[in-house]
Amino acid sequence: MTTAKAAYHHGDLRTALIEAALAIIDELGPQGLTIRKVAHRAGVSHAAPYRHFPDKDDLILAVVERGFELLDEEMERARSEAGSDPLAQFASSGEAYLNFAMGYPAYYRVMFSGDLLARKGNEALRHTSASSFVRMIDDLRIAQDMGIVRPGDPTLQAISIVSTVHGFVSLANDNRLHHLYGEKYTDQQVRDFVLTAIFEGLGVDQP
Amino acid sequence: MTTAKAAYHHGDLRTALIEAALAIIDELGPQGLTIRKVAHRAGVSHAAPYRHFPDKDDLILAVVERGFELLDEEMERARSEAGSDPLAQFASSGEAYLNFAMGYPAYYRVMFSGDLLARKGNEALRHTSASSFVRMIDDLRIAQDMGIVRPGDPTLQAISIVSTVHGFVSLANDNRLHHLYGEKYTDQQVRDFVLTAIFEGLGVDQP
DNA sequence: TTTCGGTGTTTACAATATAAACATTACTCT
DNA sequence: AGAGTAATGTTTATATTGTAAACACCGAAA
Repeated sequence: MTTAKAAYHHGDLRTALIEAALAIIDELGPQGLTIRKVAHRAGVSHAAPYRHFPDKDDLILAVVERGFELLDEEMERARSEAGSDPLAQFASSGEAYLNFAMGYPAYYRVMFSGDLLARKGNEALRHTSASSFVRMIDDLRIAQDMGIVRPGDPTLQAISIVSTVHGFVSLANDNRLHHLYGEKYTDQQVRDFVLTAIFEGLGVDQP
Repeated sequence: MTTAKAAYHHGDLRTALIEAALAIIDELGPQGLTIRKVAHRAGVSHAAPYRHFPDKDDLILAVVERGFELLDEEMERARSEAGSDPLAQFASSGEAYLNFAMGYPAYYRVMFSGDLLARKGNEALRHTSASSFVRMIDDLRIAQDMGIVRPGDPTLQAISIVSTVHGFVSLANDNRLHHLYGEKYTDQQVRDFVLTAIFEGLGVDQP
């Protein structure tokens, strides 16, 4: 699995490398990530990472994988703190998603780097975070049964929602929206509006 | 401006470089783009591009700029072929957007590369394609006045729509949606569903 | 204890971005 | 037309980087 090997020379270099890479991406962006910087940060020679990852892409892939784990954890936590209403759980985990995506823009970018995926299209990775999607579909189905969400295939509804959320955070993170609304609204107001629009699309008032 | 310089040694190297870069991105993806390949493809020495672009990022930036021009042209053309109904124009130019984005996935990715933008955040570039947004907002306002679109600030409506569309094409281009619906629907059906959802959000039946 | 596979290091190399010095050509001014 | 100059292209050189290869060390299994 992805789990760390026992402690040899370094202790747990694989994990240390992933964390170093993560920090560098956060500080310098994906472009600033070099194997040599990662190695140096982990305190090993520049070729050491090759004992744990076949190449640079695979190291990044591991970082991405870890990112999706973290994201899922955040969403689960939010969900578990949201009481028993499926719609509230849905809203709460969605907010966790936004907070993660907008709190670590560089990280989020790498996680959704289509370029990387096109090269090292790892099927497992594509499915990563599928658990969140499934969760969401369940929520929608339950809410439909309760009559508080518009009928229709919840899978399609979920796809539409995911598109909106992903598109919004991507554009917002790249600062591509601000000039459209200028001083008229705060960022938070726009964010809330988009969320409201999603709930309207489901035919419910925002919880 | 960005306009080509007159013909010197090469003829119009700047433009040739942009086109070569574009072709390479299309064939090999953004990662496969090297200054040297671009130069070779344009038939000049590997350092020649530096007479036209300060560095690699700026070459890519020029490619992106050109991409937004092309996209705007496509959208304008679609719009002009759509008759006089503002909603039909809106729908038609939106479809042109989808066709462009999904027809040249690598290109679209580069155009929206947040990584590049984070490094060379060119204000002009951020505003690029703003003309399309403005067009869209106008359409919405007119349609509102005609009573066929739900009231509300059309700027916010447009942001929500742009988010959905951008998110959808990004995810679809990276093949991150297919496994969610599997064989249940065709790609086209899903695409249509998302568009329908957008129109529903505006409170209109799809034209 | 010996041995061996896993882990880290050193050394080496090729590709690349980019700078610097040089060469050539086209346009301007007379 | 001819000289001068700036724009454009080439050659050469350098530092960074990804990655391979050969070597070294260490802990566990025998």
